Amino acid sequence: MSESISSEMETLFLALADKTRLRLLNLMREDEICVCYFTEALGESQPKISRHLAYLRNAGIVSARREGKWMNYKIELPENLFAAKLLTNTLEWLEAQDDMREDYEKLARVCCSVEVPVTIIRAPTPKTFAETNMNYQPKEELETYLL
Amino acid sequence: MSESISSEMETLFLALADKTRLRLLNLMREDEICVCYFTEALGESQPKISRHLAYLRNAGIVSARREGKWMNYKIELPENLFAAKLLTNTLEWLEAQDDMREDYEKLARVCCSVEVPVTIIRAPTPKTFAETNMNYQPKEELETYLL
DNA sequence: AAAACATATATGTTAAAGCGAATATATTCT
DNA sequence: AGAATATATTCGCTTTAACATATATGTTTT
Repeated sequence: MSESISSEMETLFLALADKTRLRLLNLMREDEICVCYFTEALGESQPKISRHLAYLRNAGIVSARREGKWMNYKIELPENLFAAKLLTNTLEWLEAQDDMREDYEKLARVCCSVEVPVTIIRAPTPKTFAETNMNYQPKEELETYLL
Repeated sequence: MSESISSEMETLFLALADKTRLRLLNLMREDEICVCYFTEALGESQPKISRHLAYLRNAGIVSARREGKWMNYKIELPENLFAAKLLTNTLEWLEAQDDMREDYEKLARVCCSVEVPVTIIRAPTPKTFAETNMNYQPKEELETYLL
């Protein structure tokens, strides 16, 4: 029993000890997010994103929900109160960081641009951006557009 | 700059993502502790303890102070407030865990036993135990005693 | 100065983690 | 049913981390 408890700590810290996984968590801060947005916003390959999402899921800090062809991931606060608090602190820390802000803004641009990248043409828009309708203009770093 | 910030997060989480290092931090919760107590209380080899202490020191969460032949290690809260909070939460979590409590009690026994293990015969006693003078009887799991 | 002691570091080996490329699975569209 | 799409998983490879053993460093004792 006591053995399994502190391996819970190790599992959590291992999950948080990777830049890509921190970036993913940062993008999920507010909302459930679809895989295609992660790949587009972070500019990383789909298998890489998928693998790290699986890692986070195995660690018990995110859950997945299927919506047709799309998979939406969201943060799940652990039942353990210490773990939950720690994860919350981490998310606050992420929110305060410049490079994480940049990722988040890129996500906003991807979600709200008028000319949508092919890869996300009909993907479910995260609530936050669907509601605010920020209508970012697309930027040159998005490679592939429809028309 | 923003790059270096979030590698600070990664560094912290990597430091915390190892059982041995968590056990070490747990023993330093209250006090500065001498290396010989770590090896005795955790039953791990001296090089292993040293290596993990060096890791923690490189990560900036513990500092070392020489006292004659002995090296005392203590926790240093990072300047970054998010990091400091996170580390504090971690220490509270450690304190609440059964296996970590066991380590801590073992440390108390090692420090306060009447018949002291050879390895720590003249090492500086951690303040906590020097003051409380708990006077634990030695247990059979301590292999080597004087007289 | 040499011996003893406490701790740190180097070395070689083994295990784990991350990655890109290829492939498999699941769902929808036609 | 077959093609297209979105995501997951496997495979081989490279990098990183942990470990035990041996050795080096720094301090005190004699």
